[in-house]
Amino acid sequence: MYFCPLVANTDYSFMEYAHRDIEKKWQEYWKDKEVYKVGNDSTKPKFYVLDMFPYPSGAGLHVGHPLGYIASDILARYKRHCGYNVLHPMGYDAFGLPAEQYALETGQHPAVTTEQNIKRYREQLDNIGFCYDWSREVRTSDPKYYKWTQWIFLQLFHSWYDRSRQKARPISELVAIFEEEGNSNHPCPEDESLQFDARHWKDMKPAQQRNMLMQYRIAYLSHAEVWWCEALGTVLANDEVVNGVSERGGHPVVKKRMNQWFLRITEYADRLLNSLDNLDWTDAMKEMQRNWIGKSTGAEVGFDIDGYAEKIKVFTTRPDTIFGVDFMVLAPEHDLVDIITTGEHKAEVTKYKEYVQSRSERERMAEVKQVTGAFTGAHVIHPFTGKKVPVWISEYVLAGYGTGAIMAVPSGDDRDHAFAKHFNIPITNVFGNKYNGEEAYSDKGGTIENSDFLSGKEVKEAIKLAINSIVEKGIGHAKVNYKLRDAGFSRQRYWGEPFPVVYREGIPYGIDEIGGDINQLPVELPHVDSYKPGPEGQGPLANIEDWVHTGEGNRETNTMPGYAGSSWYFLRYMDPHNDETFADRKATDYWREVDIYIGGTEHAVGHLLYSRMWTKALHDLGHISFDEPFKKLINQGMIQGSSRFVYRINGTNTFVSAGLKKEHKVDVLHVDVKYVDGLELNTEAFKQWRPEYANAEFILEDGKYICGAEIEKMSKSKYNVVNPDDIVAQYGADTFRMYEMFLGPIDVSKPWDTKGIEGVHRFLKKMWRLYNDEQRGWIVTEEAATDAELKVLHKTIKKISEDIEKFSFNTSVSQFMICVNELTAMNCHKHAILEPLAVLIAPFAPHFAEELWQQLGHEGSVVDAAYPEWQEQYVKENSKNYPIAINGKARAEMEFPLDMDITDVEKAVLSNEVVIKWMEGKPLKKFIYVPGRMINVVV
RNA sequence: GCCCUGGUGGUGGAAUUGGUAGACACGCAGGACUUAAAAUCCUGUUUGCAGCAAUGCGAGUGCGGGUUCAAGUCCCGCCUGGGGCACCA
Repeated sequence: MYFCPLVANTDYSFMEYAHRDIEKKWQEYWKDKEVYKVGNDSTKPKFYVLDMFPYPSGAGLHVGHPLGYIASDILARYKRHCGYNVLHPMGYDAFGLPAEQYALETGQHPAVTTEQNIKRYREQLDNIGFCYDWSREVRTSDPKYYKWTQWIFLQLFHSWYDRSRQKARPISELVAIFEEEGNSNHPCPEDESLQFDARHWKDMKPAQQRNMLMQYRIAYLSHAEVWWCEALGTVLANDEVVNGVSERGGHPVVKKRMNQWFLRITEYADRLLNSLDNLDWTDAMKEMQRNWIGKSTGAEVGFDIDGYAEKIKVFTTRPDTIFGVDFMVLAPEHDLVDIITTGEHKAEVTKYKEYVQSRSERERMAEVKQVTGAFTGAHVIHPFTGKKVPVWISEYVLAGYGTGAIMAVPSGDDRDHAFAKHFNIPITNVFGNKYNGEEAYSDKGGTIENSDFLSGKEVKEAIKLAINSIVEKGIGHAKVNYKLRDAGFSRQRYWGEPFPVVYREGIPYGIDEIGGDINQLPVELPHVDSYKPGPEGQGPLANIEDWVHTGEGNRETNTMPGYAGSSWYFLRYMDPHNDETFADRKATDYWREVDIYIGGTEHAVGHLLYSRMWTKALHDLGHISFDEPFKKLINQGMIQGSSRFVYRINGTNTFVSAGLKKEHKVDVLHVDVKYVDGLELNTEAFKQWRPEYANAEFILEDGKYICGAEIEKMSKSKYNVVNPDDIVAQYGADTFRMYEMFLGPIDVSKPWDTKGIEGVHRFLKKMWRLYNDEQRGWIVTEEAATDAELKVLHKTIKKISEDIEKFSFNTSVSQFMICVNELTAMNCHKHAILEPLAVLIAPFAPHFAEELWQQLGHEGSVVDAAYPEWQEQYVKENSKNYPIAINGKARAEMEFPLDMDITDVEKAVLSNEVVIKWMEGKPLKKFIYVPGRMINVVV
């Protein structure tokens, strides 16, 4: 008789799958032996697998975070088995607003809370058994790291973009050009009409020269309007302002013009656009970047204002419709508005401008059907017809795009049409009968009508003719326009990288220009006692008098934005401890760009675009040898939470089960999912959750309290957060890893449901039992494998390898299950089959595989075991059980050798009695035979 | 309003990319083992009709059309969930 052993003897773990012991053992082993340490000197080919590093928030990791990390970990391990030297690092995007807000509330230094959060993150990550080389960890808030963020900023500050060569060059070379020939070959990006020759340049005062250079620098100082919220003490983003108040707290906000640093990313627009073609990213992702860059070709045309010397410049993609211009629209913020508005319209225009001031761009966008505007009283002269065209202002024209003014063609543009109808402006039809008077004709097809020399011409041809004519008249030129705007690079905050910049008499200098030494970097973030903003909307650093005032000038008190550190972190991992340079050239030449980058789509246009630009700039300036950061990009979907609700009867402490809630007036309350099993509430645990529930009473149905359920975003406030630690503690890291992969395709969003995890856990136990018997212990034999067993193995190797390459991890897990089910059915415990299988599963369940690998008699870790290769001879099928369809409907099955001749197949099929029955004596029309697939008989 | 995505059993999903729809799991139901439980194993599980049953016939991948010998997959038009947006002229 078998008795359950009372003590776990040393052999215990060899009998039963003891995930806790196994995982602890191997995590310690990996750490002690530095199994995941990666060198930069290797004769192996390199492979760089990168996760988007996390912002260490106070909430810790939830089960959604590791989804991408597990996928990349599988890939990294797989590539290592395949003989690559794999770089797979992790770090923290540690500067950011939440830490600062927390500091404002609690007075705790962001460095302290960030450190705590990182510690927590690290514990959680370690739990899951990732193969990160932690010796390469980076933190963007570490002075040793941001020293180089500041250094790169200085490189951008000390360079300009040469449009003729399409690359960044040192500003000193621009100075040499100016001294030689002025700027005739290098128009000023800020103002293309600005011209000077060499003598003019030499005549300028040093301050004037520096001002001029500022208009060329890639990192430059300019002005911008920002939403300033006094109460929150920060500048707010557009979408943080709703109805003219701050979204958080509802405090008043004002627009404030401030000195801001910018990155001249617009100069890179074309290159950022064109090199997308060579990237292995999803089409959706590329499309998002294309739309963001928003290249459009057309013309810039100046319209003379009746009675003024100024012109209204517009950009249009449809210069061919110029005869259909019925009015002009300026953005309400346009500089000319105040100049040209006539006396009688002043009041209305001012009132309208005030209305627009209070509206965020979000609102201006969301309410499309609402047409608003005001007439300025001014007119422009149509350059071809000489007619007077009224000038309006409206919020649907944005100051930031194009010239901030449009020529409105109501017969050809929906919004112009709505505007004309609303304000009763007569509409000129330039599309003949294609325009029906009710809806604008905005297609780019057909001919232009009623348009003098353009009448009867196709759109394409008409555009060309129109531009020619516009150029001839000297009123404009062909122009390429981009939606992309230069990137604001200043934040009025504390918890970010200080700028390595000091001002002398209002002129900014890189600190390397005045001290002359790069060793002055980093400019360290000083400790502050208060996180309150400085005077006049400046950042908190402005409050530290003795930090701001140096012997060499006054420091810049803004800090850099969140994306500064993340724009280049992938380079630092290559050589993270270098104090001489951001990364040794030998290291960057070896590792080059990231081979696989995994992360969410939320960074589609921010981080990913800035990284691309920084990489291109560093490449232009000769610091690295490649100009794209991320060769292949995989987007992981969001894991949503499944919230649970309880129903409290109004004014009582009695909770009614979901099925009975209609009989009462109830409050719907989120309940923490950890007190709910499926839909059934653990009422005792619930009572202990919070003091106010201690005396809760319940109205049950069938003896149970049933909760309501809903799928929502996983968040602390919804009590639907599932902590990976809990899952790992119960089922083990290997089960957790495989279950996350089994949930579905990596790129699809899906709700978390812990229920299904049992299946994966059972699978691992079942696989374990191929090697170990509960009572007999190790049961692997040295018997030779049969063909059937080899077929199962090689089929699995083939499927898993292919699936990993295409990131189809959910089907990989399925295949493992199929394989183990089949081997179990065959009662196969053979070394020849089970050893390769252990290697195969190592990327997915690394602790599990290590233990098996050791049991199989190997010294050391499984991570460097060669990945098994599948062989055609074992996988090959030589016959196929064909479905036979009659008129496309499957009616019978017949088995044929794969190489059977079609005429023989046809003969055999047509003599099958089921086939004969279904042909109902009708003549054969067509016989379709797809070898290896199916057969269709058409009658 | 525009852009991008998705819609397959009770649930998560699979489908060799145009070739037997529902793999693999979860859940559920029934059974075996056990004094009992846990663990494990076996059977069934899209749906309607017929049958004790093996099975047979019909329907079926959001809805309506179309292309094709053949459609979850391609085309057209709708409905709908999710995500994004800077009214981009």
